Amino acid sequence: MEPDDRLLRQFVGYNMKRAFIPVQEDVSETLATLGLRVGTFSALAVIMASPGISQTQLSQVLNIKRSGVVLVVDELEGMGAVERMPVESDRRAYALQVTPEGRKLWQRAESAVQAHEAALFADLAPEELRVLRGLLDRAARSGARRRRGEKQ
Amino acid sequence: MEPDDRLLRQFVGYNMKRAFIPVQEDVSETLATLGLRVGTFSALAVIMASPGISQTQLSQVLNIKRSGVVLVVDELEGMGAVERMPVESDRRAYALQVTPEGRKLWQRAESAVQAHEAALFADLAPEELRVLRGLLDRAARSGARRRRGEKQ
DNA sequence: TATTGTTATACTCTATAACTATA
DNA sequence: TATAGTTATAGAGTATAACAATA
Repeated sequence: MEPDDRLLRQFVGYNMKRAFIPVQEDVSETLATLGLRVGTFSALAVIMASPGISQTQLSQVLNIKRSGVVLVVDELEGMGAVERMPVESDRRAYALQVTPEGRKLWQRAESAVQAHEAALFADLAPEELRVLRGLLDRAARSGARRRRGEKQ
Repeated sequence: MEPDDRLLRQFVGYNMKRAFIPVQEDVSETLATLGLRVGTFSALAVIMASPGISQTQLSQVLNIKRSGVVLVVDELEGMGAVERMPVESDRRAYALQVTPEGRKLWQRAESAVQAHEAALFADLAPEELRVLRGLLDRAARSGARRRRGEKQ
């Protein structure tokens, strides 16, 4: 009887984690060559897609705490990729914006991660990857709804 | 323009992480009621399926370091769920075994996690969940092979 | 009173490296 | 010399809680 994880394979969550491990390792290494981490890469993507977003909004989209956003934005700002702009109507808040340098950085990072995902998932057909993304999206929505419902 | 993560949704890895977050939260809470963590639950499952497994083998199956296995086995042993048995042929090693109490604990934990996954993924048909598990398995193998290949 | 951003702190998980006892 | 298990320590990522400025 050779050791294995057969009792764990029945769980969808275990398979998610197992599939995610090599992706996370590979993406982390890829982003590191550009001076990014997964957290700063994700934040940059959201600010790209939502110029003027506040840190609190960013924390909600990324599903992390506001205190964590501070560190991520500090890092992006330190790299010259993002700026904290004042908000006229609310002097407590910042409107986050991607600088021209940040745009270039995003494009390089996006291409690099696309290439690395293509290599990582080379055994799956494009059609299968679409199905996988779709099912993961449905699973994420289902799980999030269930979790929200429980708390109420 | 309301803030969103649309630039991240293109990546399979991001969707994996997003789907995994509610699962991990829910499973952690579920297991906590039984005195287990995800790490001890996973180890218990592997030792259940592979009686006599060594700590080094367990570290390989769970994809963690031997130093981490020590803490997990300490915890399971402290709960009376697992025993470190001497190995006749090698006095450095232990043969890990699940106790009768550990078996009962596993069965309760397995049922609890099955029930919580069913609730979490209620929006997906059983057929879809099978497809999802299958695609995640293929993605995990593809990613792991690619990562191994790179290192050589 | 509530909210935005901030800071300091703590916790969890895991990795690294040095050690021991055996092989 | 190499390996199994152990220990101590450190790092990454994130959470909590208290705070100042502003609403």
